[in-house]
Amino acid sequence: MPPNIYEVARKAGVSIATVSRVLNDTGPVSPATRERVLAAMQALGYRPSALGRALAGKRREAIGLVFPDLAGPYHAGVISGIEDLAMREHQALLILGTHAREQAEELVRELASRVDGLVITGRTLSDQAVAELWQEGIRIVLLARPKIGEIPCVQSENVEPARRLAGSLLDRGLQPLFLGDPEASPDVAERWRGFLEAHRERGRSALPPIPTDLRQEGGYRAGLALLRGEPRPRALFCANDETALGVYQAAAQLGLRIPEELAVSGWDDIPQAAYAVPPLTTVCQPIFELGFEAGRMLVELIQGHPVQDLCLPSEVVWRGST
Amino acid sequence: MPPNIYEVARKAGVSIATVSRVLNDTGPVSPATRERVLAAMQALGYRPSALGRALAGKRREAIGLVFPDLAGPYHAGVISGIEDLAMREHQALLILGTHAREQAEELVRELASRVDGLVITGRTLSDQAVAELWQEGIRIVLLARPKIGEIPCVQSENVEPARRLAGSLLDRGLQPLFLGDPEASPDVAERWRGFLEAHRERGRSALPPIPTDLRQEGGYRAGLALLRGEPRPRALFCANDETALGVYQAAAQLGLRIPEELAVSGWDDIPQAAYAVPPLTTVCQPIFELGFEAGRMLVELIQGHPVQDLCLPSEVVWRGST
DNA sequence: TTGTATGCGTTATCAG
DNA sequence: CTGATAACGCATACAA
Repeated sequence: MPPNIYEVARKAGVSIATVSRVLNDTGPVSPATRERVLAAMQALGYRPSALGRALAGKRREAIGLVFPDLAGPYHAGVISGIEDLAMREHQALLILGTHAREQAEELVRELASRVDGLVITGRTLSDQAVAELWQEGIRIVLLARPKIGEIPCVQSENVEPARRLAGSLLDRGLQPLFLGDPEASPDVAERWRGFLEAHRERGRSALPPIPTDLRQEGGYRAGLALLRGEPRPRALFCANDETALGVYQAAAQLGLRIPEELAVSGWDDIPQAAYAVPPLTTVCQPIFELGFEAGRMLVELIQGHPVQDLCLPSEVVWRGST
Repeated sequence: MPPNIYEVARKAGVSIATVSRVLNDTGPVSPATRERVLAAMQALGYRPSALGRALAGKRREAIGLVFPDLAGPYHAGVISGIEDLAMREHQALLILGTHAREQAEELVRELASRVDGLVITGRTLSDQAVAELWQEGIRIVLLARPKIGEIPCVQSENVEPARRLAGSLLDRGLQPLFLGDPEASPDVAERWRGFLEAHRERGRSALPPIPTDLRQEGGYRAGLALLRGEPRPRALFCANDETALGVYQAAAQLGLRIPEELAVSGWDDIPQAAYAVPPLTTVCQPIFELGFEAGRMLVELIQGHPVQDLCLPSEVVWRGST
């Protein structure tokens, strides 16, 4: 139904080659014919087919984003960032949640066939599977996961801020408990590492981590159990803000005051963090930029430019909860 | 680089037509040759190209989602829902944020050329632009926006729950103030309508709405201004939960107790709502299902099946904030 | 039951 | 400067 390149060519009295030339500004075209072609395109409301173009050239003009799942403010922020970049670069954005499915690799391959490159995040595919895709020539940028071979990656600081935050709590005479599962994501694993380092530097030993999922309910449940136990912890170092806000709820239910009776810290600095009562001490991570930069790096890669790994700065934001 | 249908055909000693037949299960193939073709595909790791397939047939096997912007838990939830359905139906999912850009219509057309159909939400394109796309044969499902011509739509209840919620506040002797901009989205407009109806039914007049954006900061700012003024409102009916949580923050800062000195209600029932202190009275809207059902309806439409408009139930969830 | 040939909408490589 | 024409990877009438 929509007009194709032949109709434009016919209307302008030229060949499709010429139309293609003015369209992509490739090769010489006399001003006069260029004008006629442009007019014909305008008149017909011609829009080149992304499919035909992709099939002929090798550019799909689309990028893919692979997530473990799409819930929560963190993912939403990253999607926002990469979507922004995609629009600026005139790339379509395809997204896929693997949801710990068995077919994950199959789905990612399917996605890969539709795009010029992939941004792959945290716990989605195994390192081996990712390396395999890369070997096959699929352009990939890793987001918030450790380097695999030569594959470029972008992440934000985890170890150092965690070390500082935990260290600061220790120096105040508190014995923080780590709420989060280092196995859950590479990010959490690094935060746990920084947490450990802070202890080691001070010749102290850390308590084992309390595995929770990264949602508010996980923090709530774990918080309730811990705060009811003996000895009652005086400080909780949560793997992300949602967990910390769950702890807030548990503390409120038990009548414990923050920060007087319980210090709490989170991670991410989601919008809620600043508005919580009391405002949550957390680590501000540039979530939007993470997505944006991963996208930018991927586009560079696709264009054949050299790219460098990127580690965006995160910083501790001290607020009323500690 | 990846093997194509010709290589499979050659390896199996058949024609591409036969390969295509076993691939799509169209037309008769002898068990023996089918077996050989399958083996060849297996051996080569053949994956049909989505592009070639789309260009030849008319199916893109992809659907598009058009949002005003992608921030916040509401959008994230809807995306989750439609992503889930897309995976089940083996459809790729493309997403686009219009961000009130001028080029919006252009971008949507571009997106449309890559997919079999579009889910278009709230304030993205003008009704006229949407109607135009529909006329051109593009399959569309409207999400959270009023009906346009014959275009199928899915939304959740707004007027009735708003009427009940506001009515209940009125019956307790409170004079609620509406926090939100009816112009901001069709949903908010309907909530405002229900709010008005509750007043009319009781022969009372409503105070004019206080326009705020739908983020927490908007609620915080507006809340601060209102709660400092005279006479100080005793009840705030917020257009969504984020706004309400912003009000929480303003109230905390001013030392006002909820619900004793200020009743607050939200909308959406985002995860935070139940865990806020005190738990937020709100209207539970099936956000995930909204996305899921819109996707399902779109797939039905694409397959040529008849579809019916859908209005999902929302219900008031009374909690501690009122 | 299987193969041939054509079309889908572009880009790109040649000749003119 | 311009025009044929061959890919690109697949589906599908039409023949055999």
